[in-house]
Amino acid sequence: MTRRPYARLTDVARAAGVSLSTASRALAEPDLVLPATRSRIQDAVARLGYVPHGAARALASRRSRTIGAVVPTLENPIFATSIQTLHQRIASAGYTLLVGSHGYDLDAEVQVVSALVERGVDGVLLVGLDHSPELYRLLAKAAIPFEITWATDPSRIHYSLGFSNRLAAASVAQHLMELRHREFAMISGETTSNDRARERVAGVREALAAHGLELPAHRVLEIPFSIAAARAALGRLLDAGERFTALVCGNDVLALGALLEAAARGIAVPHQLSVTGFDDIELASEFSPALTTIHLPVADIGHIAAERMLTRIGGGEVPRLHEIPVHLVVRASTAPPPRINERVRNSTKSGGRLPSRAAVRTGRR
Amino acid sequence: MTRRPYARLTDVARAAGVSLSTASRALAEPDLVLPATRSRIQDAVARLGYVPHGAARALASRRSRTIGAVVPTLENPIFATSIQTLHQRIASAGYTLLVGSHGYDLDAEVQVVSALVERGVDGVLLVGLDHSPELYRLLAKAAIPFEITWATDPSRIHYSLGFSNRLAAASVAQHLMELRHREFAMISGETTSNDRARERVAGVREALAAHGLELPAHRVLEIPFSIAAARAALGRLLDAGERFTALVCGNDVLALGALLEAAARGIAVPHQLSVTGFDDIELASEFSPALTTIHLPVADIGHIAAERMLTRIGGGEVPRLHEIPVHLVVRASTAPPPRINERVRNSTKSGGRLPSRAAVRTGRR
DNA sequence: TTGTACGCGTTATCAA
DNA sequence: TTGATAACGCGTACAA
Repeated sequence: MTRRPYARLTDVARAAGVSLSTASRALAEPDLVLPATRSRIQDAVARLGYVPHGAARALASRRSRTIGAVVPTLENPIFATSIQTLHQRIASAGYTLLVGSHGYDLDAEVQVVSALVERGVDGVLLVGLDHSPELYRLLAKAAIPFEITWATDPSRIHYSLGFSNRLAAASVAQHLMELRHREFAMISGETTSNDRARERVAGVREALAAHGLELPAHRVLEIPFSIAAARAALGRLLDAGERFTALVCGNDVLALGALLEAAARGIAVPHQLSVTGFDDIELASEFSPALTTIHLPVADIGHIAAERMLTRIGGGEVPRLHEIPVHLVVRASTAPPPRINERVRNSTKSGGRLPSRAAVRTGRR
Repeated sequence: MTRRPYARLTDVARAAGVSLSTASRALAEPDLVLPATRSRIQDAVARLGYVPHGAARALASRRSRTIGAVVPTLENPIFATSIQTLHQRIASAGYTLLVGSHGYDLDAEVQVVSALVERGVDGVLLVGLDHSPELYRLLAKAAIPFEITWATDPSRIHYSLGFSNRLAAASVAQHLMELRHREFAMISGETTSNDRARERVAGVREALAAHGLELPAHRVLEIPFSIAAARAALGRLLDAGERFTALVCGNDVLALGALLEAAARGIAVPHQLSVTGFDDIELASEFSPALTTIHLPVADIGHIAAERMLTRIGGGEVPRLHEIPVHLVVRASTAPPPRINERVRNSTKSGGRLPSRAAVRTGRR
């Protein structure tokens, strides 16, 4: 007898004096085994410290009890949180989570998904609709159920769970217009290969257009999702002499950067400038001024995604499209625009000083 | 011939007119196969869209090319970021990342690790030294290499990669004492089953003690890692009439909460109160006032952890203990303490008002 | 350089 | 209710 470092099911069976199949059954379908035999087997399992061999199981059963989730980046707390709740839910169902991130690079994403497919994941969760055609082919060929999250696919070609980024963004613009803003600027994430960012910009544009307003291209800055980049972006807009009373940001991280830059330049939010975010991360409500933003039920998304995936893997049916309600949360960062002569037109070099409502310079061209 | 949805290596071999083993070899050790045969095989692979079957591979080779990482929570951006860099590094080496989180619950952690062991991960990354003995037993029995991160194990019983949380925290206290602070308070994460938090409190205590100062228990609040909890905690300290000029926070998230609460109460940081953090997340440097904190090379940690694990899996050797340099970053949230009559002693109910340096109330007992 | 044949640990089918 | 036995897809000594 070869000395093995671990016990396999055969060893358990022998120790319990039953056949391999009975041992297997006792673990998979305990009810089909007599209580007496079952407990002998369970004793043996405990005594030998038997741990099932996942690969062997996966090979024989053609199920890995593993789910893959691919996000653009974990640095956005919004993805990190949803991954977290996703993991909790599937773990309680005996599933394990394989994660990957691609940094908004669609080709990198194909590699990541390919690795997951190789591992035989039972399902894949993706973010958004923008993916390489190759990725879709890969998944289709492997016949692995997958789901789009953070966006909805109105065509219902794919299973999707999310909300309309366009409508949500439009409601932000709507809110600002109701406050009587007419001059807008926007700081967005890169829109190439990011349908969520693109839709948000489009949503704002559409809402404005419906009221005869426009959002010119030079007032929409596309930048990486970082506070530093957002600060710099607002700085560029101001330094360029752009005139706007409302700044719409693609997400809360960008909005936070804008708020910090505004504070550093002595621009009063919301009195001189209104700022909005998207996501409603924890800081949004705790920051001062508290951020007007779109609230997303992040934990719900992870949870529901898990639920849908588990039922599909189990052979159940779910509606192709699951729309999650999102809503605008009005807080302290938005207010009616200042009167003409109080507007922000260019940068104030005098960093820390708190400006009085009247102390605004004239813009250089 | 059964109609299969996918191609296996046998199919590739047949299509290329070679034996199964040759096909296998062509993929694993291309150099051992004649260029001509090799390319025939590669053609077949491409034509059939062959994707290796991970489970079968793992079963035969006894390696899953999968690494597990278990963190307390992904909500702390510091863990999310390191997981991200970890993933990048191991993915480029053909490995996949299995993640798990346990929410600071040691028993839950055992379950998570157990699931990873079942999946046959080739290595496991853990955070900190506090783990259930059962977890250590599990890993030892399965003979899976594992590594402690975010902390060092001076005893060198385990492989570890990190820094001394105690010394780092002590250096924060040292800095504050050099500024002539003598009255301290601390907001920490829960120290039960969290050695990092415990060590940080201990580090501050020791440093103070070395100068004859103390940090009484009632001035150390242990709370969940959230901004809201931190705000509430500072509120409680102030409302209780505690007198302190320096507030040491267990990490940056807590410190941010403290800064926000101080601002809301009209307490000037750093003039009336000095506040410090730990981690140096992006917001720490962008916030106003910028936060004095301990800088951790987060990306490096993920990267080095990956490197060490990969060499160990490959049979290589690495030093048991890898110490990462961390250092204090002094920013705008710390300054010498105010003169006696300017100290913060209790809460100011008049939220938004900015107090002049002299406008501080007398504490109620 | 290539091929044969067995083993990896489990599930699933079928018969007893 | 239990037990034989054939897959599952690939790696790898060993032989050719």
